Amino acid sequence: MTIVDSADELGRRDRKKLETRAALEHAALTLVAERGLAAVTVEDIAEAVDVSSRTFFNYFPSKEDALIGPGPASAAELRAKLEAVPAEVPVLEALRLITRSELERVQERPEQWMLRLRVYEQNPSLLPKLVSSGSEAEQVVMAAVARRCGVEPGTTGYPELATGAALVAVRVAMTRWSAAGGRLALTDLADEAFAQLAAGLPNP
Amino acid sequence: MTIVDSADELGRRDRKKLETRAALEHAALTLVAERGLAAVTVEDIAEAVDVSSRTFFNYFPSKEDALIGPGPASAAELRAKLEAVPAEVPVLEALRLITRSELERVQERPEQWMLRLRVYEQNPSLLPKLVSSGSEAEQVVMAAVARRCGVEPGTTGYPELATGAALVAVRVAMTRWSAAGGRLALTDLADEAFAQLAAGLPNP
DNA sequence: GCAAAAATTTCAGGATCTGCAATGTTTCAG
DNA sequence: CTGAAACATTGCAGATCCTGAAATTTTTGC
Repeated sequence: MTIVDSADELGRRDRKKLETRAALEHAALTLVAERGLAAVTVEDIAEAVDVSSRTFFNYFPSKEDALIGPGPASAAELRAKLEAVPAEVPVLEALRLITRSELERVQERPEQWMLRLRVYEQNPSLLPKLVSSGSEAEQVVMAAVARRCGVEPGTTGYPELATGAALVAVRVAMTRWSAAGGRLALTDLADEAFAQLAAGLPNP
Repeated sequence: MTIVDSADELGRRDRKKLETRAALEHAALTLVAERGLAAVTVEDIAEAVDVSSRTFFNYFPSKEDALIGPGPASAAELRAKLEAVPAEVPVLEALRLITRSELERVQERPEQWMLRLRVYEQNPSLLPKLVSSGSEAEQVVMAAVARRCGVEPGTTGYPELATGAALVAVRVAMTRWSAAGGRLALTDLADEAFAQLAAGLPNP
């Protein structure tokens, strides 16, 4: 019996919680992929997992949130990662580096994410949430970028612009990855997008 | 009696419709600015204008839509404008030009738009809709960019990236404009953002 | 005026989402 | 093993959102 338990050694309770959450996510994704967002009710999803619809709302604040998937690890983690990049590295390159690890996590679950991305394509009302602007994560990254540049946030617009552009690059990479059926490496696609940004988006 | 009526010569009916729509927009904006999005119901808005709540939904598909304001003129118009720009002009510059006229329209109604932008700041859940990705307008512009570059849409990601980056530039410009209380010209702020994009977002 | 067209209203109803209280489970200390 | 505390699930009531359809009122063109 080790003193420090491995991270995924959880009690029965938390294990069941994770199971239920995953089951709800999965049911939501497959049902919406089959029938479309509007034709799936929360009750349908809950029934597929055999829990009450009230329980669904204990896990997700809205139907859409069950489709969004895990966002970035945590705002604090993102911030730490960004601050770990040496100051000489240009901002855009730093942003590329910290998104890379997020995208690697996406790439590890191809089926799940391709399904998710297909759902997004077919239900464009979800698209704004794919990399949701205004999210806490974006705010934190933006603030860190501002600090890195020695700019007051909200004065030059540079941090907002760089962060926003990076999110667009991520979104484009994911969409292309989905369209290519996973035959291209997601990280390569992201690198390409970042390179185009760094080059000033010259005509191709 | 001229043969061609001026554009805003409308019958009483259409005039009233515009009035009602404007009144609903205004009521929605002021109420939400005062109390916050969650604390304002559709019934509140309808009551403030003295119409039934069902009528509200005849004008707007959702509560949020009453706050969003007039999007781009029309998708077809955007497309035409973009195609009117000579082919030698770089894509990003072309995008700057067509967004400029949209922003000029915003600048003409400063109070209304500053109010709107304040509401957006205070209710971040609306932010993704400020320049809504996935909207018809974005799709059309993206397709036009693809044509202009002679690229198949969805293969290189360039049109998506350029269009998305342009929208970020617009969003940043509007946010800064709002933060500056309108003391700076919105079009100048947008020009600045586009210049940073074209320069490849170098560290400031 | 009068009849057609259009806008508004009323009504019924499905769906989303939130508190709250009751009822099970899981955990942990003794 | 056992009881109590902690936590998860559930049912229920209710507010709000949004839609379709039919009834009613207003506007328009003649």
